[in-house]
Amino acid sequence: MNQSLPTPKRSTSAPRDRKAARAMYQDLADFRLHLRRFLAFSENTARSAGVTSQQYQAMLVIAARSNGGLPIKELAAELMLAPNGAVQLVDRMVRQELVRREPSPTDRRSVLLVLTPKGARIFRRLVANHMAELMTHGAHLTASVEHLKQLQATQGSPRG
Amino acid sequence: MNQSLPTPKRSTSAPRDRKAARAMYQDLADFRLHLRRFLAFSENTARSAGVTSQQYQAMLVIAARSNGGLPIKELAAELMLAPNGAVQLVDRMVRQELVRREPSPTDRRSVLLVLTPKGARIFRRLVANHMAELMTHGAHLTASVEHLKQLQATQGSPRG
DNA sequence: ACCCTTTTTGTCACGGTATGACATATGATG
DNA sequence: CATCATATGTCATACCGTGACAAAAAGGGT
Repeated sequence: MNQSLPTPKRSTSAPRDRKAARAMYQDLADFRLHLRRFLAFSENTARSAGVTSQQYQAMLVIAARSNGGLPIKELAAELMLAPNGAVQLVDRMVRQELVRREPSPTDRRSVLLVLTPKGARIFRRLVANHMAELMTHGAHLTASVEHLKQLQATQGSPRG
Repeated sequence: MNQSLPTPKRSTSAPRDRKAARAMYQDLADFRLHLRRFLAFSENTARSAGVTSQQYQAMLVIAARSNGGLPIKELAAELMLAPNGAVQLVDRMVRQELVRREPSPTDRRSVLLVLTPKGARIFRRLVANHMAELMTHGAHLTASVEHLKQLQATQGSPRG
């Protein structure tokens, strides 16, 4: 017989029993599913505007964080890319006339990224699409995180 | 002079003015940043356990949705992959002894996926890690979505 | 039973994108 | 000015998913 005794040891955020474990897996899976759905929406919406999701995110960083031009270094940091990866991303965006490289007035090593009119136009459209999506489906994401928290709370303290 | 007149036309979820637009971009950028952080956490945690984030997610689907084995077709659907993509993902997981292919008792075309003991061990560890992360940083995600909702509400109706 | 279509899995070449190693130019510091 | 750090850029490589196609089995109509 392969051990039928319940294992008594419990560590942080380990499930109480098989049923609780299963519930946790399902909630985590739900969360990731909603995540993938949002990411797929973003990818599809961006592509239908002729760009990739990464390119949309790059434009978002430029629009949100720049004061008249964003250094590639900062773009790389926000997108969690190695600097040379960001360079190539920018290369592709420049080729598509989404952004422009400008020399930095304060540091001649650095280049500042600015949206082109074409880039800004596409960007605003994508922002509207993403806002609409988050307004209608964003609750799924937040709900699944909340659900997870409650589950953790109820099994963290055995009858709160 | 390049147009100094405010554009009067307003469409759904278009920002009221430049300041509101900027705030929206920043909130959207924040949301994506938290998303990338979580995704990077997942990727790093999974890799430190010798698997990829996709492989973790596949195990999550198998653990959460299967009743004694999950068809590749369903895995593909949940992960939003083409079926042949899922096949290759499973190939890699089988090679690493994370899952096992079992013939379906009801359909001889189909293959059922089951976690191996090694896969289950790694999976449980990753679940604990992800739960901990979501408990500590999940609020950032939900908060940024909420923030976006409020911003949309205040500018959707011009004074409460 | 037999065709024909659909479904499920599998194989293979290819493309896009990020990383690692390395190069170049500029800035900063002693 | 010598040296080191920093910002960008180049190139080869690897990973992973898609598209095109194949094979085996199921299902439906006659």
